[in-house]
Amino acid sequence: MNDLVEPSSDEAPLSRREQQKEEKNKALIDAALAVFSRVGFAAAKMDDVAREAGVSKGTVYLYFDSKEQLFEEMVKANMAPLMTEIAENLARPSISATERLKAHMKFFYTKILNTNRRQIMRLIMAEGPNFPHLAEFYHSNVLSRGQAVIKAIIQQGIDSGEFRDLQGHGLVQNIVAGALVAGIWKLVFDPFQPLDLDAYFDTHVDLILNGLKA
Amino acid sequence: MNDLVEPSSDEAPLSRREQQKEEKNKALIDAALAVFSRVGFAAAKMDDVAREAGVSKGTVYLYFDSKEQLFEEMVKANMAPLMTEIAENLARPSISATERLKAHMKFFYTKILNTNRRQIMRLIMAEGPNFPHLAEFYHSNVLSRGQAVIKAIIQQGIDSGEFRDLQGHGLVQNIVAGALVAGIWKLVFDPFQPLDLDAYFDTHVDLILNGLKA
DNA sequence: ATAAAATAACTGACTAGTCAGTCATAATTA
DNA sequence: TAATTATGACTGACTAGTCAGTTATTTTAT
Repeated sequence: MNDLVEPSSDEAPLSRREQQKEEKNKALIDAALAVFSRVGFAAAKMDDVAREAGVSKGTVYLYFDSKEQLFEEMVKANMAPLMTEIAENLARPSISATERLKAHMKFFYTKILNTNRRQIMRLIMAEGPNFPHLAEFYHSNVLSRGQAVIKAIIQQGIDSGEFRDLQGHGLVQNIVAGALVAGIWKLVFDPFQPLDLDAYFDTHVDLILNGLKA
Repeated sequence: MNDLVEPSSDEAPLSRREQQKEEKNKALIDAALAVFSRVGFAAAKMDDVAREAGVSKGTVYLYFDSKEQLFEEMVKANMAPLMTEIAENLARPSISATERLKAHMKFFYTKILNTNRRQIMRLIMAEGPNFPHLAEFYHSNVLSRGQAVIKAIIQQGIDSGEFRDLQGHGLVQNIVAGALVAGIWKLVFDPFQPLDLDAYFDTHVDLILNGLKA
């Protein structure tokens, strides 16, 4: 369940076989992201994942037990690197809360919305109810941590007098909401009404900081 | 494409047959919403839709040409009643922009988020990329209209001096974002971290109105 | 070194099952 | 009775997952 940390890869010499294995694992994860993003979980074909990874179908099953497992591992693999970065944002040198919030939101935009990780965000929304495991994983490993950072920043802002103390239920979700919507918009409605992420980001920050201002 | 208006149902006498037909049509649409919401488009079985509507599988095909068509009609049927209401919100007696914005947001929460229409919202996000038709339909019939209302309200607020004039790109999306996120949260993460929609609404309104305040 | 033996990784044809859509037959309504 | 509407068994295309056999790599023996 919580196998996010590699089993301490203490300088294994990494034989040719092991190296190839790791490469293939990565290729499969990447292919899975591409295929699942394209058509969703149910419509995705293992054959397509295999082909896209340059491997036969049987091989996929040497690396993953089932389609479900592949899906879950794909999400986890793509989220893991993010989580350490979030942790770093929590323990931050003391700049103003305003600047910290800006920086954290920038992080969100550049590390998720502007990468194909936003596809994962969408997949979680789409498939979450059918994968309670995964929704819970995502909630406790990504959302909870992100919330903790923002809560800490807000508290700092209240203490320093930068922000007013609105103890609202779901304040954090409201603060981040604009970013989520931008990600979804890009994926679904951009062809009909394009969204400029940079300009959108500015609006988002402006609106939220003003909303929080003391 | 734009068959949103019934072919002017000007007091048809409505024979027994026609009546039953209409009932079955509605039953099928309702069943479709339930089944598609539960498992998504690809995994939904026409057999299940039929059973849930109290009808045999063959009958479904007397009413709809294909699974795709059923899906699209289901979305349209559920959205149509909303659209007239949105139109009414556009031409509103002149209360303050602040109150109007509050009212419109309340409308959003009570007419979408708190009903199973939020399932449709989620389905659009999940399946939109695979149904460009539908995404476009939704965009031009629901989103565009909703945007128009909010834009009008903001303009009124700027004119009256209630709101500052932040001409941000994507301002409307940012304003509504909190509501969308609430809907998704309820559907995906509520089991792990429940959200009280009423309290959340207050936070949302508070944050946004403050963000807009002159 | 080199070859032979052992092992690990890979392949793709195959199975068992699923499901959208059809159609011959039955029931209902006019 | 004739016309319309409904049924559900059936078909055929499709796919997750398997496994007997093949190929590549590593180890051991000479």
